Amino acid sequence: MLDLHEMPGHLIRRLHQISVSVFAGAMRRAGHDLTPVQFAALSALARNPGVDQATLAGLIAYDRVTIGGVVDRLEAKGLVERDVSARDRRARVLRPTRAGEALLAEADPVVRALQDEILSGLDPAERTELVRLLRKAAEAGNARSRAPLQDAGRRVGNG
Amino acid sequence: MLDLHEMPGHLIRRLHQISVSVFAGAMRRAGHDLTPVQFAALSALARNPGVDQATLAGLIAYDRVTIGGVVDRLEAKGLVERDVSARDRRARVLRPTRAGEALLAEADPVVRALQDEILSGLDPAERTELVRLLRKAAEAGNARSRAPLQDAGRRVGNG
DNA sequence: TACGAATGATAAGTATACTTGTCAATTATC
DNA sequence: GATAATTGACAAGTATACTTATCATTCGTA
Repeated sequence: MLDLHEMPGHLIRRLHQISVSVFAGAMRRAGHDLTPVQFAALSALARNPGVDQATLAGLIAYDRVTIGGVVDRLEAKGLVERDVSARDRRARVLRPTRAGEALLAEADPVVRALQDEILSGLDPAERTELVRLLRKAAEAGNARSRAPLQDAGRRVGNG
Repeated sequence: MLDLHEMPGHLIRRLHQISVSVFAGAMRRAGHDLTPVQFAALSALARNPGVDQATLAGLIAYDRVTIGGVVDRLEAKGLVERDVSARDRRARVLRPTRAGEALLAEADPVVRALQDEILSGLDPAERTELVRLLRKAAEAGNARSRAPLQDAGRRVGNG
């Protein structure tokens, strides 16, 4: 009989909660104010400046509506600029500000370092194996998510 | 250089999102209206009737305040009863109603079955290994979480 | 080029998941 | 037995993360 604490869904949720908590702690210690989603969005925008919100959502596998709120907060903090696209007046073109680039440069090494802390209970070989399995499972389950990862070129729509 | 899509934190979040989505889909197909948290709470209460909210939170590794809202909704749906404790008038004693027990009996096999769907991309050996690694990582990271799992007897406090 | 379909964004609503703060009740201590 | 510390619950606020619906704009097509 499978106990709740042996179910993949429950374990994934717990590890996610630990991950978010570790992220928040490391960021606070580093003196920055960025959530995991905000970091992911800023990081993706630095690599793909000028994309619109829907494309950004697809790049990091988030829901479009959620990204709207995330960008609101990044804009309020002066980390991201949002302009109406010249080509498509429905779209908001996004790019990091100077301050956004600067914060990202400082936060990036912190985020990389904290990844090991999330998996502090595993030895290096186990970490590698876990990441491999997570990638495989996430890739296979991508279509099952309400916010699938999307190739930069192709739009599939997730509403 | 570690890409965002290779970071454990990001992968865990994506798998969590897939997990929640699979859960919602399977529940909807089964004709039930239970979220993952609500199922976990109801399931824990069936095994531990009469506990208070803080103890319930510790049993399934959730934040106390979050559980308050979850129990609100379970109570509104008539699945859980909440009474003032005779021994400690600060505490609300929780137990599933008849309807709660009945719904749990129907939902339980659905939830067990959906666990494989979450990891549809992995073969059985990989699933076993992933669950082992998740358990190990979650156990080690428990103290790092804002809502640690707690033994039924001991209270450590998480505020 | 008119028109329906599709798309980008937002609005409103629900459900976690956390924060800090407050209050009441209980327990521990002197 | 008074007082301090703790505990259980709730309130208010923030941030995801989703739902459905609406609106404006654009695109595809006849």
